[in-house]
Amino acid sequence: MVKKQNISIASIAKQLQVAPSTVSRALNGSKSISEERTRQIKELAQKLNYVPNQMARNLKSGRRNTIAVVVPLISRSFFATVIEGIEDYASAKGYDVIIAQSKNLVETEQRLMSKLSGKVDGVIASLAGQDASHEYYNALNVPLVQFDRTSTDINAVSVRINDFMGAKTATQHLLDQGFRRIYHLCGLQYVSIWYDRQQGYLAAMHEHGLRIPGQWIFQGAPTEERGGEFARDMIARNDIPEALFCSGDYVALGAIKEFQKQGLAVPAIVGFANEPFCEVIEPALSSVDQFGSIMGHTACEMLIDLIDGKTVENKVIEPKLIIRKSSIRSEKQ
Amino acid sequence: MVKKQNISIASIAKQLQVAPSTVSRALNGSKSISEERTRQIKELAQKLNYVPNQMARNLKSGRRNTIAVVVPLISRSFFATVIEGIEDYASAKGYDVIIAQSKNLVETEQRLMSKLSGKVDGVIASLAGQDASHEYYNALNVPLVQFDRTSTDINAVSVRINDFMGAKTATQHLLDQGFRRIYHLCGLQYVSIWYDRQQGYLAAMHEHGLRIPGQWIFQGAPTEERGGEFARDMIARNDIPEALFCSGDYVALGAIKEFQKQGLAVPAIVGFANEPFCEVIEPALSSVDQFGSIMGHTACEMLIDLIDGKTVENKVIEPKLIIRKSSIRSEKQ
DNA sequence: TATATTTGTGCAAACGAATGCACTAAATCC
DNA sequence: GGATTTAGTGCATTCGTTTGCACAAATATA
Repeated sequence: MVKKQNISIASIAKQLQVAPSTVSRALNGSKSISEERTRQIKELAQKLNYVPNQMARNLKSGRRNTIAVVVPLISRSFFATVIEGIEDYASAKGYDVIIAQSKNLVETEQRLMSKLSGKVDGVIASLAGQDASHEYYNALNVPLVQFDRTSTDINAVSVRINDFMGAKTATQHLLDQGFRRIYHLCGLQYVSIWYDRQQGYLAAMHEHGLRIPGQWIFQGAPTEERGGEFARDMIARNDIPEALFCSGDYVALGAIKEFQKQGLAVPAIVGFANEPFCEVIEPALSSVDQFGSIMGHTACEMLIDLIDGKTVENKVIEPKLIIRKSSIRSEKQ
Repeated sequence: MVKKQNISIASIAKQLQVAPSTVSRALNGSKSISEERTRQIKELAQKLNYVPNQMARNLKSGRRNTIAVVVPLISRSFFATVIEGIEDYASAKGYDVIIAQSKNLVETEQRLMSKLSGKVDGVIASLAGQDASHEYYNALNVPLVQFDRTSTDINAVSVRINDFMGAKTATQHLLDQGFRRIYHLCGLQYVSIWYDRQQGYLAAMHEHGLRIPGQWIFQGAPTEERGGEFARDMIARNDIPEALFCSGDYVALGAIKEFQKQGLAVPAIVGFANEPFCEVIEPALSSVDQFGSIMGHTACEMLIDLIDGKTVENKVIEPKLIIRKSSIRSEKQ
């Protein structure tokens, strides 16, 4: 079964009593082969269902026309979207895409990278461990582009979201709707994305000449559960804002649910990440889209440039605020 | 930059004044090489950061240790989950996974398949067009496993969900909760999955000795919009069921939103597919999980068996009902 | 001591396709 | 009609590894 002798250029050549080189040239449309021969050869190749062996072809050319993507978990919506963007761009450029998941394990990541580097022209990766040493990345003998979770330990270009601007735009939107008492639910500040987002929030508020009392800002892990707690705190101290800007969709979701549970009107609210659930919950949640697909595009473009020997610089993607019912004043009346 | 002369077995051999074959054997741990030499060679390889060229290796061995997955769209939650399952199993078996999206275009699918078949040992695919001719699949010269959307035109094994049982179990669950007037929102019957699900619904109802009037069943495209329309119909004719079994999560979502919009109590409701949004909407939607991850596992296992020359039969995955607030009687009171 | 065996190594031929170079025959030129 | 160009084809090498076979030196056996 598996033994099924695959048809090669050589076998076609033998059947036609010509040299393999002639077949190769004919199939590749070289004009130094007569039309008659070319037609004849292509016909037989078609009939035999000949498929060129990419391994041989790539070995000869030295280019594998394949890149690898390493992510913690494929099924996470954001990563799936990035992968989609990568595949999109890569296939347009004639590259195949190998995917691998690190499961957030540094050792797995390491094993993958070294195995893959003999098989691909370059790697796009979102790093597993946050704090582990990523030295081995530098031993990689093919170009590397990192995205989303990036590390400065690594001697490789990166593509990231402009978290600051995303947050600022979102806050600005709430201000534009006429809200002023806008609170902020955010993550712990030592993680850069949450720091940046808070800075964006503050910048927008300050530009409007608003002073932010400490109790307008709620810090904690940006989970649904925590969002509920934050809301409960506000309700308990009878201090409900006009609007909320949240550094994550889940924390926003938690807050929304808590207000609803207690039978209170939900303040205007904007999340961050634009998870698919944003448009199905009630009210539909405005959120900052991280453009996973574009991020994938960009990362892939950078990688292919690197493969082609060009010099490439770090890129920052401008995220986009998706406005839905949750933050529109008329809807909140 | 790119020219960076890659270290090969030959270059290591030259530096050490030995034959390439010796290096190859040493690196592969052949015991016919003296310990001393082996140590020496491995050391240098390590130092030079040598990575075997998989192209050459695979060309020689005839095995590519790579499979391809072709899906309509990577970012769709179900497909991402299946891919995750495939990657999981494949990597454990030493295979790499190439992904490609057909974008639901038959021509793209065709192009992908023929290009990939020279590069991989086998293909797992969810078909693009439902009705188009899939003849070219049969021309594929590597094993093929189809999943989810399958076609009998194709001479290849498939792995599917037991839609009938999934639907029956879901309906049974509603019956167990004490509901009797259970309506069914379903898709058009010429598509097998929707036919099967309706049959499952009917079977459960019949086993309870219930007769199903025609107006208990609503047929149409299983979209959110259509779900809303169905609910509106019920409300208009003042004929609200105790419970609803829906053949899809989106159609269920549409119905839920419509009831809520009109200020009515939402009947007990169960969806199908277990989309991620099920657990974040209010009420959290009970649904039938299609076990994408297991489906991926299974498909991959079948494919590798095929590659190994074993005979393989079609498989059916038993889906699992995930019970949430939307269908629990006490919660609905 | 001569023969047989083991141990360690090298040589050379694959794998399938691409390609520079050489070669033959026909066509064109002067 | 001989010289030169051109078209069409084949030969042989290359890409990096693996592997069967040969072969030498070292060791064991008779």
